[in-house]
Amino acid sequence: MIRNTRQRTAVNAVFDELEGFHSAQEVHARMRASGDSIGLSTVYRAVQALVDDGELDSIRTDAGEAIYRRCSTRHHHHLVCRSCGRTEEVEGPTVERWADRVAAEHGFVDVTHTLEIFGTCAACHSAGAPSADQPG
Amino acid sequence: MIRNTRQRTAVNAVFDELEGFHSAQEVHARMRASGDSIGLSTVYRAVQALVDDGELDSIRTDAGEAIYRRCSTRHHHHLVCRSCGRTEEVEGPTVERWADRVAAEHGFVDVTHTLEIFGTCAACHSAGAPSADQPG
DNA sequence: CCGTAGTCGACAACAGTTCTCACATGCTCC
DNA sequence: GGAGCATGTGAGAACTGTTGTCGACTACGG
Repeated sequence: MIRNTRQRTAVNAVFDELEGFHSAQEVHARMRASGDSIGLSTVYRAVQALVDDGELDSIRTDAGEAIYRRCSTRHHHHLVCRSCGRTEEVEGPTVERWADRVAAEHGFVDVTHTLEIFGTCAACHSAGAPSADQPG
Repeated sequence: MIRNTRQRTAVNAVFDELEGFHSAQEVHARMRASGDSIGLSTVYRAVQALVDDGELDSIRTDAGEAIYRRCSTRHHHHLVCRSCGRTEEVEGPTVERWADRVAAEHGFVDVTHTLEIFGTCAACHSAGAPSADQPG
């Protein structure tokens, strides 16, 4: 059974008023700062539960930190600027279909996928270094 | 000055004979197992140097571990069975084009992407658990 | 062969995350 | 509205991947 606790509600509420991606630690610090008493472990648990429920969307930063954001129930992917970290949501029925088809061709079922696109956004490109490494 | 040491050469060589993504720890273990004497720190340093040189491509796993692969290998994606771990390599010009296009539409340059497909392979599906969660 | 500065490697330190476990509390049943 | 109890909480320890430290080592130019 899953209980509806003060802490869980509070973490959920934090993401209501926050835009963009935020780490568990950041959420914890923010809650503490605003007078909410909550443990770090609890924040991690709550956040993971929300991800499991599909309420939050999570990705990993380049530094290995997990960051979360309220996500529309709609499936989408991220276009991340590797310089400033700016993130755009993108949707691609094309990709969804492709992934499902390819998986089906190999006999896979219960298929899901993760896709992240990394690049340098226009602002960073015109502002900053003229070139970047071209991995992959 | 950058020296050409036995260790650096060895790490580089490991990626010559390895396909796909591999973690620094894995490389270290593999080298040790094959009789190479090398420190973990050195592997990390070597791998990062190779990434800086554009010889290796690095991404983060969902678990927060950094994994690396030789850049020159043909770009492809993985279809992973979440039950037995079996991995198939798949290619998709469709996806490549889609990713590039979407990124371009948002003004992003120097675009790369990561894509993993997860599912239950035919063998595991017929043999085992009837259902699985449907994350993200 | 020498000098030296870049490198190595064992280990410590660090950050993010997960685990532990005694205690607290939401839910269900009455 | 309670009693009972499974589930949640939270402080801190433990764990994992990664980076820093620092004395010893060694590749490389001369």
